[in-house]
Amino acid sequence: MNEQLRIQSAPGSVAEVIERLDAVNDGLPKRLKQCAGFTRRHLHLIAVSTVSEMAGACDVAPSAYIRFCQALGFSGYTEMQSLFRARFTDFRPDYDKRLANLREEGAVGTGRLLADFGEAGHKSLMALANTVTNDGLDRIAHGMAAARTVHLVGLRRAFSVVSSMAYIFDQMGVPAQLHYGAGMLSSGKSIYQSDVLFAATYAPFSEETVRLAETVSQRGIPVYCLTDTEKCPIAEYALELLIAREDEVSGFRALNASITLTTALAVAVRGLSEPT
Amino acid sequence: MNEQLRIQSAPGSVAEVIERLDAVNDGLPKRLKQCAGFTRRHLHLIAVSTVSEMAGACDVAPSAYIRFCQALGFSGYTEMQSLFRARFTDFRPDYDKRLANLREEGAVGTGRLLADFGEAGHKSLMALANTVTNDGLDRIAHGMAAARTVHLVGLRRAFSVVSSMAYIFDQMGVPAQLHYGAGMLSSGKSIYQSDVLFAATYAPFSEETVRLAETVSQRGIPVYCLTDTEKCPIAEYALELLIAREDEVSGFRALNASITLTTALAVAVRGLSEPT
DNA sequence: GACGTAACGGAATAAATATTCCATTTTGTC
DNA sequence: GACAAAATGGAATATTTATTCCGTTACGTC
Repeated sequence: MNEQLRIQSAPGSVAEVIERLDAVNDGLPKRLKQCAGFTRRHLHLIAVSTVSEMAGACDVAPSAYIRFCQALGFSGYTEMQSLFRARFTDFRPDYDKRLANLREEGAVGTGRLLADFGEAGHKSLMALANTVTNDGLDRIAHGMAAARTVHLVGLRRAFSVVSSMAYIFDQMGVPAQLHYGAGMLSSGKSIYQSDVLFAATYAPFSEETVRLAETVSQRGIPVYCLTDTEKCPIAEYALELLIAREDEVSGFRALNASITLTTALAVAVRGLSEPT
Repeated sequence: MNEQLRIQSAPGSVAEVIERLDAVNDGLPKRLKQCAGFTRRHLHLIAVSTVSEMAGACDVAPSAYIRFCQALGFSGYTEMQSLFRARFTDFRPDYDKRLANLREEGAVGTGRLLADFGEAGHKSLMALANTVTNDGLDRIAHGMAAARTVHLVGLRRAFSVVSSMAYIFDQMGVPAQLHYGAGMLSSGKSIYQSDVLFAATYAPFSEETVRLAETVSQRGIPVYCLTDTEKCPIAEYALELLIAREDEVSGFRALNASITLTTALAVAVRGLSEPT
């Protein structure tokens, strides 16, 4: 069976790796299935780990892990790893040059850009699974479900994230309020003791959002925070911190990880708040 | 001077590395300064690169790069690299626990939900690459770049999508206007002949969005549409149709494909619109 | 329960990578 | 411009890491 698994061409992208994992999984022997299981959930580790480390994590001999790589169509671990490293290694020119390059690449086509963002999306989602602790997410979901009203705040880039949460909450009958506008933000007077605040902000952090979180937390109201780095100033006020790091394409980021995280969270709240 | 640079203890975190880079930089010889310059801007590459690669990128001999690591207080490149790899590897101790949780918790649990949405995200992104034609996307990008103002409309679920576009356009100086509120929508009087309209709506389609698209297109203004099925009523008015189908988890959808598509589109427009 | 086939793990080998060493060049000082 | 001190690059070496090979074990079939 080993030889039948051998596929001519190696996957050329993360998406293809995932596809091939699915395609091949059923016919895989026990140990290789172990590899597939762990690897699938920890794809991002490949770039920074040795075979022995990956094999160890899968509880499998190094040689077995190499057979696994080959079953996926790679020549060995090195080839597979270089695919995952390529994304990082793709040396990026500095900020000032970035937009100029973008224009040149524009000649290559908008489709290229879409492919890049798609790839970045896969990467962001992979990292997400490993940076977020289930317990923390669960505690937030419970806190929100118990609250009288969930207040949502996020400006600039974070606004689409909280507005999508607001929509889901609204749809589901979870009491929630989306805050916009500088005026409303500063006071936070409409936020009561039995409420909670969910604040989203990414570096460079929005001052208004930070200030609101500070004010509210000083009144003893639980604050949950979604951001992209531990350095977020809300971290010290927040009861729970969620970190969603987005992969970038020539300096720009889509919001895959954040949107996925908040959607899952909103749906979880809905599951808790109505013990029907 | 070499020996004076040697500092007893190695940096223990990325932040410390940056601090030490700053502290030490002035007294550094030419080649090591080159290393410091590049490395500071590309810290993330260390985790996935070999010494020769980093040295090459700094235009320096590998041995010089190692001296650079030592000047920072590390014993060599290996020690420095392991610090940057730890970032990815840190959460590893509990990987088997987490995996077990994911499997056993089964139907319930917030973590399970996140895993499911992550999975759905991967699938949505893969499907996106197959359904969107590059030419269509390219034509839209050109149309938007040529327009006086890009008008964005989307309600309910689609609102976060267009609002994220609005943010990117704003950041980049592409003239764009985001429409909200039923009142404004119905008339579309602020939309002029040299403008374009980008309308997003998912089944069941928002009446206001559809009506606005109809009105505007009858005045001969180009309408581009983002939706999730060919059955969208705007399809017959639209100059171009983009379809982003989102995978669902127990009836709910995150917006991975849509956000990725519109982010790529917005960045593409930016690349075209200012040939400075 | 014996046979043939596939899978496995560990030891041996091959390849890549980091590190040290040293001859040569550069830099700064008088 | 000569001297000393420091820095540099490349070659030699040491170490780590990937890969192959093969004897042994498990598996399915008759």
